[in-house]
Amino acid sequence: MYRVKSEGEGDSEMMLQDQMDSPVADDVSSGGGSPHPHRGAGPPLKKGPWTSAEDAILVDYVKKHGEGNWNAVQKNTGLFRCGKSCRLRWANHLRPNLKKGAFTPEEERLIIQLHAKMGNKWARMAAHLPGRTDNEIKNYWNTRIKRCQRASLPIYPASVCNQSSNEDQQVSGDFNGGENISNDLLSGNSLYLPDFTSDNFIANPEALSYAPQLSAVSISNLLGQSFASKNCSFMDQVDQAGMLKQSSCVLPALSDAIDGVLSSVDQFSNESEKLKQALGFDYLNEANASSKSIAPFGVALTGSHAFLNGNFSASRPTNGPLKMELPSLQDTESDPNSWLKYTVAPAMQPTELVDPYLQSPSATPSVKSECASPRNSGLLEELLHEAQALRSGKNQQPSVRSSSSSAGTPCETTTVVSPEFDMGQEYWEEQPGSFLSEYAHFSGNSFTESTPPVSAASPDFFQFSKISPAQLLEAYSFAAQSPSMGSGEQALEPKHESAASPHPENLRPDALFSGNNTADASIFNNAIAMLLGNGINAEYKPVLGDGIVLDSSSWNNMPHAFQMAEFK
DNA sequence: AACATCCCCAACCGCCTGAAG
DNA sequence: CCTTCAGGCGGTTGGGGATGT
Repeated sequence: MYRVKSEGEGDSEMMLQDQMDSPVADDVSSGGGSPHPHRGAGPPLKKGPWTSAEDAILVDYVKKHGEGNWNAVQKNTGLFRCGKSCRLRWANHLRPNLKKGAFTPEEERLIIQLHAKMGNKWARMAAHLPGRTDNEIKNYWNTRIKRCQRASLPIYPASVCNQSSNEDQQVSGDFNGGENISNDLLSGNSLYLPDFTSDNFIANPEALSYAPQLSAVSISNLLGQSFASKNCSFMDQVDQAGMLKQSSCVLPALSDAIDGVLSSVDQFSNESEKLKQALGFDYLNEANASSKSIAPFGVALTGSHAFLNGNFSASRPTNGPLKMELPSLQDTESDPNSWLKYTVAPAMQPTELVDPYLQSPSATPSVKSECASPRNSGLLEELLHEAQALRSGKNQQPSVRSSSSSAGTPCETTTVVSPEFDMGQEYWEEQPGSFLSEYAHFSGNSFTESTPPVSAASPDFFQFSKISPAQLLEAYSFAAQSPSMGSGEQALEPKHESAASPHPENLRPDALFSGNNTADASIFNNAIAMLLGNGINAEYKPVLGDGIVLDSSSWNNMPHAFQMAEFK
């Protein structure tokens, strides 16, 4: 950050005169390039850490002139800092009533809750934390993410989930005309859709009966999100975020209600084996031979990025568990750039909801219960405590990935991990040195963060009136034919004997468009843009059942207009 | 003690948005 | 309507302290 340390830095005795006489202490950084976009020619601006003298100047200036007009600071004070830098310094360090020091457990909890609702909306989160800056919160969260990753901890502790869940329940109550919803359904402990698998999603009306009980916020978050999200609230924190950002265009959902689209898609995926191989599902099938349905990693990722990855079939409810993936419990009202994630539990499991990324690897309820985390401790400590439980539980019942009571799902963001997904996940985790081995449990999230819950919306959730099968095919073929990602044929028929391809990561759908090859992401973005018929961020209007066209504002109101019971 | 690695966080960067001309 | 500017936001960087070997 500080390419050249400024002279006198850190020296509180540094005199203003020093600065004035040699304002370009940071000659390298400030000299090269444009110091600031808003500045034209002029004396190079200083960069790097602020000195106490500079702080004093800035504070004095603000006292006299108030905040704002930051570019005038330099003119009026001779401070060789750009207005932007001044503003940041003031906002983050100099302004009064700033709280310094570590976050309190309460603050930590609030941050987590807020993040669950807002995603990476640091400024908005900071508004809820008096005295704290967005930068602080952001740094805290990034640190937390890393810690959780290392410890294989859920990002959202159970306590937060439960609380959010309760809040959500209230909304849901309103959503349901004031009728309270069972805690069993909405609590972080047990929000699940019993016996609700993709296989029986349609066939089992009872399963659908649960749908309306999903909280309004959950649904709204599921649906009321912008489809152009560059805010991968969580996964931006991990290394693969880059590829997600590349794929800034996301689809909220794919409805196989558009039979034409899906049938067209099936022309790819129905060459199923080929495609699955291409998308890296093959080995997952092998790993999970006992599973009747193919729920490869990609299916676990279903939703959104499944589509992004070209795995259109993933949106089909008939293959693998239906999953509604939503990133964080983003604020539907104001945060259109996020996604909640939902997954429907497979019938064979108690169908607890587990978010593959919200929830750390594996744990059994029993184990968890034995390791109740201390609620009075800080959240990180709590998480650490949970980590121990999770790890011990993993050894005992590696195949069971049920969410524990603390099954860290931010309430409405709960996700059910299918056994199939587990298999896939475990596969990744077993790959030494594999990127996914470490982040396997995040991977699902990683995409859902930036991509919409396609499969979640499964069958009759949406219709993309603007997407024709031809467009879909075109988009797919466009991406598939990208030179950077290899020919379409290669994509469909990965050469396993190749030294480069055999690795699962190379076969993963998302790998085709991102991660190792950032150029692919843009290509796919283009494809998506093409598919949408507009720019990547172009608004498109999904159509609900009766031809109700949803504009962007409509999405935000989805929870009220959206009755899952109607999706049958 | 020396070195390597990890981690925190202040600051920068690029992008976006809204206001003003 | 277009351009410019200022402010704001989120992501990233990298210095330096802490910790581990």
